[in-house]
Amino acid sequence: MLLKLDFSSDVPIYLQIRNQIVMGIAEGKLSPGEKLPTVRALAVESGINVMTVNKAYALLKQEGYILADRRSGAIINPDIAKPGFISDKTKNDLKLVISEIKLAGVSREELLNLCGQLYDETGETR
Amino acid sequence: MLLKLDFSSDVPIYLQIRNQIVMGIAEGKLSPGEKLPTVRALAVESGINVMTVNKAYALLKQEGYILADRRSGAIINPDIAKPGFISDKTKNDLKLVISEIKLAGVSREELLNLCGQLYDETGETR
DNA sequence: TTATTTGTATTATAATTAGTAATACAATAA
DNA sequence: TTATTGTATTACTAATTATAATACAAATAA
Repeated sequence: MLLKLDFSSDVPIYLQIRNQIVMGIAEGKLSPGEKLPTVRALAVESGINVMTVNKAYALLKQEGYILADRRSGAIINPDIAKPGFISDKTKNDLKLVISEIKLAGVSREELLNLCGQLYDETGETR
Repeated sequence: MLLKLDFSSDVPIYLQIRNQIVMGIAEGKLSPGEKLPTVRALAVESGINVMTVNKAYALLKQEGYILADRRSGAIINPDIAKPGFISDKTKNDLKLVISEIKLAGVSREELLNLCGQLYDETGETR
């Protein structure tokens, strides 16, 4: 697990860590169940603070990409085995928007139509 | 159009304005096409700065709830006539999440299933 | 037990962002 | 022209964010 951190970037360090781990999973460089380096190891190796690494891990944990506790350390969430996995955070974001739409008085069918349409016309992001 | 602003609230003033206008529309107190007070009128009446009102208007404009330009002043968007109206912002939020999900390798059917499920189990927000 | 290793809570600090405002401006209409 | 509209620029303060130093709690290994 080697990270390439750009300290002059305006993307915060903890986010760079988080992003590279997510991409590592997506590219298959990190496998579900695989052990991640300890927060301390990563911190020393990268010359940054433990809590900066922890912030990345906490975020990944909250998003459902990794599991982390005091005994076992951090591992890639085994449930991301197959493609089609939707993170907790993404699912939550979706739920929030759908709530708003429902409250706006949009019917179930209208919503599903819109979602399908957006799915079709959607390419890339970020 | 009378606004009730709470200056000791931790909801920023411009958001209070925005929210009360959105609710006003939802409750039928403000009709599509109806003229809104000028930024100056609202500012003086409420004892706040013009630009604070403008920030609310700019947000409402961006969200698609009102139309505003230099000639006509600001009016409620006539297209919000019927319930079921989805604001530009909401539509954009939805598009963003769906993009992420699509990129995660989720199929169209899976997405629609999830959306339907979330629609059903969703009650309130905020 | 004690020592060590894990993630995390607390606290601090510098930098950035957000909320509000004073003022000036551009476009339109009368 | 003059008055009215929304908006751009700028500034100032308060709140938030990113990072870090340090201490702690839970678990395991010795």
